[in-house]
Amino acid sequence: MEAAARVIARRGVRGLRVEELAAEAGVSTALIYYHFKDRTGILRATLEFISDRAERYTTERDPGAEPLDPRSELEQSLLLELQDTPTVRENSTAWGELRASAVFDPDLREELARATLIWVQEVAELLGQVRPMATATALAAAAERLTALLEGLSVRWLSGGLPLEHARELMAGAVDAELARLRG
Amino acid sequence: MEAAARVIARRGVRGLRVEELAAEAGVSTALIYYHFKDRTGILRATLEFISDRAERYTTERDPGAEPLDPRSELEQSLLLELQDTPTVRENSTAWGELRASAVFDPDLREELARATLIWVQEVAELLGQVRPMATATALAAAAERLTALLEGLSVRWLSGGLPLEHARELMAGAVDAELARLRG
DNA sequence: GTCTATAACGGGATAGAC
DNA sequence: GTCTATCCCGTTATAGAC
Repeated sequence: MEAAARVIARRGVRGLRVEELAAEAGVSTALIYYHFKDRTGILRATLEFISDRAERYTTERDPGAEPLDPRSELEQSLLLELQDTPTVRENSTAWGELRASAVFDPDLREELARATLIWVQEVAELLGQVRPMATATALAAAAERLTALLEGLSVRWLSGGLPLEHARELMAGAVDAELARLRG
Repeated sequence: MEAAARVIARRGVRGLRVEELAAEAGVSTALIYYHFKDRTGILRATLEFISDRAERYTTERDPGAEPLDPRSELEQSLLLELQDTPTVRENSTAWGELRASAVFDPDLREELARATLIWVQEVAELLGQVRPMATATALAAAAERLTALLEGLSVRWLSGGLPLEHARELMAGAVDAELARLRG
């Protein structure tokens, strides 16, 4: 699965060659088919893998650090996805690709919806800790907007049209705007 | 170009078969290559085409209607892209595909950046008509967020994870939030 | 479970006539 | 400018041995 994430991040879902994946993983193509049945099977499994991995690195705080206030934790959690480190870039690229592929491949939609829901709920949860008085509906809407915006900014960054630092500023600004809106 | 937009919207950039495009346009594959050189040439031209077409349908108001106030015009212009009509769906799908492809195909980036800039400036302009006192920087940032959010919502809609009506509500809510923020 | 080898096919691109 | 015909390569997927 790590090899799959790497190859998709490097070539895209469109450019994924089972042979290249096999080489990256150090096995034969036949073995890939043995385990995943077909190309779509690979994609589905990869989607699950990166979704789990993203959840881990946005949730886990390293044990030495002092705990953050809710507001910073929210901002951190979103800005973590806009970083130029191998893992994050890999995850963002692959996520964007799988999202885009789902437009034409219904087989990916269920898994994608599941992963998206988890993410939105996690963000709504964090928003609720900053604005305890807000209604669940308002929190959910804000979370949907923030995560959708993050996806939008992410593709722009990865497609070379938006410098990372600027993307981060825009994201932080949106958090401001949404929190102000939730204050009433 | 109309045929290209249709085929990309139906199959995606990855699913675009030159033969299918030729059939859709009612010509031979050789003729496509004669005019566009290669596959990438087709994509570049299509990107320009849908960007022009989108600009037309978001800008032109039909002559019979009375003029809208700035606020409604802004909202309209953004919500026009979240509609389930053949042309809009075609444009949104193709736009998303080309954006996603640009992550791995540098040949598309220049054209994409150009088209994005025009769009962002148009939205910033509309925002400026609602909030004449806002700085150019603040208007630009809000426009970038709103357009990036629209792209994000659009893919979620097209990939089946977000009902159109809900996407429209979220978009309208973001316009609210940004305008409130620009008020100070 | 894992490999080598290969079948089978799709589709990008071009030659050359008109 | 436009066509028909075709080359040829890359890719998915499987057969069958170990």
